[in-house]
Amino acid sequence: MPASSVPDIVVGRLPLYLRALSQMTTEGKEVTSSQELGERLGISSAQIRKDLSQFGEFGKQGTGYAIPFLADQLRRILRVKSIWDVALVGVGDLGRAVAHYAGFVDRGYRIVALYDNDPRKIGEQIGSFTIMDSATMVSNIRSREIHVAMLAVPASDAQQVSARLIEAGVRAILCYAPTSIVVPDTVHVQYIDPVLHLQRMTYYLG
Amino acid sequence: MPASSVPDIVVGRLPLYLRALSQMTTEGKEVTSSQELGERLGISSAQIRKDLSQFGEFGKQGTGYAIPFLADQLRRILRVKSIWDVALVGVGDLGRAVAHYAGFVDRGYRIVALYDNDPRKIGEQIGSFTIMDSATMVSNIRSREIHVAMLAVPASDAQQVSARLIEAGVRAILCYAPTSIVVPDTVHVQYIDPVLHLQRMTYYLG
DNA sequence: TAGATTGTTAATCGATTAACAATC
DNA sequence: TAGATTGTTAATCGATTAACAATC
Repeated sequence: MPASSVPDIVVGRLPLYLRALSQMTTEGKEVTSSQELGERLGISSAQIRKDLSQFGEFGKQGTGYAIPFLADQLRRILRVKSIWDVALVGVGDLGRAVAHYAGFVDRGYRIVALYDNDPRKIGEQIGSFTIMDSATMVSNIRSREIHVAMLAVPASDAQQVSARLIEAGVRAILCYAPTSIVVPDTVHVQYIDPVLHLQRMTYYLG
Repeated sequence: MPASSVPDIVVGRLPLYLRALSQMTTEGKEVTSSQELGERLGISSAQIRKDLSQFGEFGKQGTGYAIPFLADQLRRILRVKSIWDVALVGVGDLGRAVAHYAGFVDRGYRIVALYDNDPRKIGEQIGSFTIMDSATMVSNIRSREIHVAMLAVPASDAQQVSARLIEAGVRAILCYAPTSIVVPDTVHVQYIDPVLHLQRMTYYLG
């Protein structure tokens, strides 16, 4: 069932399916079809069926997919049935907003450590956590066995900080700094840079 | 030169190229090659050359690309030689952080209007702008001829608010709400949902 | 000139879609 | 049963890569 190698582009769509299914649940729906899901997401029904079939058979001919069951299977596949502890590095405006964001927990992630290198910020309380000195970051992350980190430092620091995160055992980095970082291929990186998205759209505006 | 129809996936890489070139400029570099650019970005040199060739001939055999020239061409292609006025709807924690973010202006975008529907927030000053009542949003955006918007409202409001933005003449929406919205195909939408990226990575973590 | 690197072509590779038998 | 929808196959479509002549 866990096909040896699923294309990453397929993996990238699973969270989208899960998000839509969660939304349907809050709407009180209990069953859906590949067609209905596809219309919501702007994806063809064939693609959704093909993607899901990489992992098993989750539907029933004639009726479609039971939403709670499929959502649960997707959580299992994406490994978010339990909650990942996440470290956040860089507590400027953006880092603060990320730290306050309430939408992580019910989707599998919980920020449990904040680091900054600004002496004026160290010791400050954000929610129920205290900003720690990033000098202690490597040993701290390692001893707590944190494997996921968010990077909200200036672009000029991103490469160096990511190297230290990796040294500490981090294997997945969500990078908010507007820069590309180079990591060993055992480590996963994803980027969030709003300007890239804006530029991609304004290309099309007369 | 402006090839009638360039694949969107190519358009999506241009901002990445521009970002890397800007970075090289701050490093004092003046010339680069498709190979060097590719190493920074984790993209093959052939792909970079192919992508650029969709828009013209910007390099010189034997020497590569003049960074200021290529960056300027990309800015022209992406339409960020002048600055786009942007409306921001929803001024919660996330919206505030977006409003404070200093990195938009030198990359082609400037937030010039903030809207919220919470009476306690309306009138509040954020930087040099005042939060306006979203009841006035449609006429306000239309009269100011704003064509780009960022959406930082709750997921449950995103569809309805985006409809009003479109009614006001907005043609590009950057959606921070964790939901998909349905828009006419004359309108462009891009999404930012950090959890999608995290889930895509934790799939691979044992 | 010799070395380097572009722009482009053709070949390869991979992803999406259409279609349908199976079956609920 | 009849209608609906899955899972899967084969066909199509599109994107990436390899290779190289052109040329700076």
